[in-house]
Amino acid sequence: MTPSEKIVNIEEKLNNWLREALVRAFPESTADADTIAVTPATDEQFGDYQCNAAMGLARVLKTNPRQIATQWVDAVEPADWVEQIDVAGPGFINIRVAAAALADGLMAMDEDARLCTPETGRDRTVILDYSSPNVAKPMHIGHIRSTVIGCALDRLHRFLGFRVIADNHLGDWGTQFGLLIMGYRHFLDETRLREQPVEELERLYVKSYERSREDPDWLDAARRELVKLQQGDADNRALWQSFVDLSMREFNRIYDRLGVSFDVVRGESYYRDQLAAVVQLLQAQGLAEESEGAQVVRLDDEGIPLCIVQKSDGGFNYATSDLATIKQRMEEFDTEQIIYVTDERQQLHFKQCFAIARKLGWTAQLVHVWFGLMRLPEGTFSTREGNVIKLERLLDEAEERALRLVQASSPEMDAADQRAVARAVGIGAIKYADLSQNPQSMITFTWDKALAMDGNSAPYLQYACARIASVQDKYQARYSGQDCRAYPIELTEVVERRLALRLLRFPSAVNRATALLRPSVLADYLYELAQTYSSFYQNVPFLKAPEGVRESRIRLCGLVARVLRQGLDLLGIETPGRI
RNA sequence: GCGCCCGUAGCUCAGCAGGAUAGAGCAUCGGAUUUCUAAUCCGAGGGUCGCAGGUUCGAAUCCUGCCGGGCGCGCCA
Repeated sequence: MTPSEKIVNIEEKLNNWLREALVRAFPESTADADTIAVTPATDEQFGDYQCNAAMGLARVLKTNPRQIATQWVDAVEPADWVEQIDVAGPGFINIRVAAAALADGLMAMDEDARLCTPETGRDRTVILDYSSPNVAKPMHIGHIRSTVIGCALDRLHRFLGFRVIADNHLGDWGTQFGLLIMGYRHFLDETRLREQPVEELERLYVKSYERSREDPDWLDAARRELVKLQQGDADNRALWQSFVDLSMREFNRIYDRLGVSFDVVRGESYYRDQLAAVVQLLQAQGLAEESEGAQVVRLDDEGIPLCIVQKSDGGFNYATSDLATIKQRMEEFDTEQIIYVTDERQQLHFKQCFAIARKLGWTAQLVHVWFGLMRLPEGTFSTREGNVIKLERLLDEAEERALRLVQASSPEMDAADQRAVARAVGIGAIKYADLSQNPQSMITFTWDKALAMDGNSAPYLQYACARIASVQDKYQARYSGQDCRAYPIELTEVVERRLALRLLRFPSAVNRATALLRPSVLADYLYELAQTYSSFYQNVPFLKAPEGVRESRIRLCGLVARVLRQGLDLLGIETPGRI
């Protein structure tokens, strides 16, 4: 057991305390303990925490909620760590915790490497399938959401102790390669290939595709090339491999800049020899049947359309590939959960896959985390209209904007440091813009929003950290040799109390973000913490405060910095030491 | 036609395992820097939470219908 698990946080302590009192006051109540829980007060004038369970109980016990709350409160064990408890309105129970108890909680956090966050995922395996770009297509701004959200979910799970296998399931196999090979053989511009390989591959594909629409012979030729590739023809395989290699080189350059890495990079091609077996399995189980020459699985009982698992020409498709992937992952990694992060257009596809997996008796919990499409103010972007914004250009622009800011505000910093800060700030801004938003809404891309560097943004959080680092330096310089941890944390100002309550909520923010698979929950939390801190910073003196108060406040600053850094790290955002 | 999602301040969005007077950012207006980094802080204005019903002591949140928008729906992935 790690130290962090011995610590019962204040909310838990309050929950247990209230549950005991409820049993005493209403032995006949059979309310399950989980429904009796405190939440942070909606308004600090009411207290620190509130419990709304009395109103719910009133329905069950058929009594006046206000009376239940009163009897309940009367039954609590007197506790020195609770400063005040009272009933308000229709039956809200408001609780104010003693400042000393909050301070104790903070000091426990301060001594714990994990900031009192329990490892709830220990001994559990989860596979995260995210990013998954298509070979021979440049990554554009639409690809950033899967990558950034997936990366944050990855980090959150790891922090909670899960064994995470991040798998980049590349789109590296499929009918498009026949056309691409034809395009490559007939239209290749070697100079372009050298300079912008993936862009050139995309151009070749588009050109070949256009040709195929007016020229049936071309289409036939492309099909033949595809069959040759699938049968292992040496030339075509070598060509295909070079497409994959060129694409990976470019993807990796972007992943490096984003600080994203994978445990496994297995494209669809990895499973190509397992597809026939999947169809055979489905047939053997009586799940697949012939329809119009294709093999299909009917899903009427699930209320969703049937799913084709083998085309009438004998080829396999996406669903079959994903089923093979699930099987392989369950067998190889003994995973209890697989999480897919893709855009909303794949909802039906995954519903079908998951339903078939269930019918096969596969036990892994399959979850699709989907997000809304990204679009431009003038509408959806498309290669045809040429309004696609390449991901690399977005990253460049972000770093340039951030560099201008850094140069303006820290002219004394040397150029290399300025660039390093600009990288962290620019990339952080882009990631945060995505992570702080409910994934399910459609995003309208605008440069100003994606690259916002003030207000609710990563740079705001990074800036708060940088100020704290500066305060800590000045403290060290003025009081060298003094350890502020020798002094207790004491909360006197209103804003300090507010700060304390926020800090103590870190573990639950992390847990909730992970359980709901929504990094935005953590982003919101961090922003609120930073706001409270900024207000504290602006309105309360630290270095000029008298001894004791000074140290307490420096400790608070240090704890805020640790929480912000840890939280941002879980979102995949760096925090430079200085800005 | 069927299915999934979205509709909250001028703009972009939080809030939606029901709770007290609906919150941020941007923009606008007004203040704060001899003092810990002004990428900041303090304050003001700004709302029929798409519309109409229903459930409930209580609905932005749950249910039904409608309107508007996005996406998907047998051989692409």
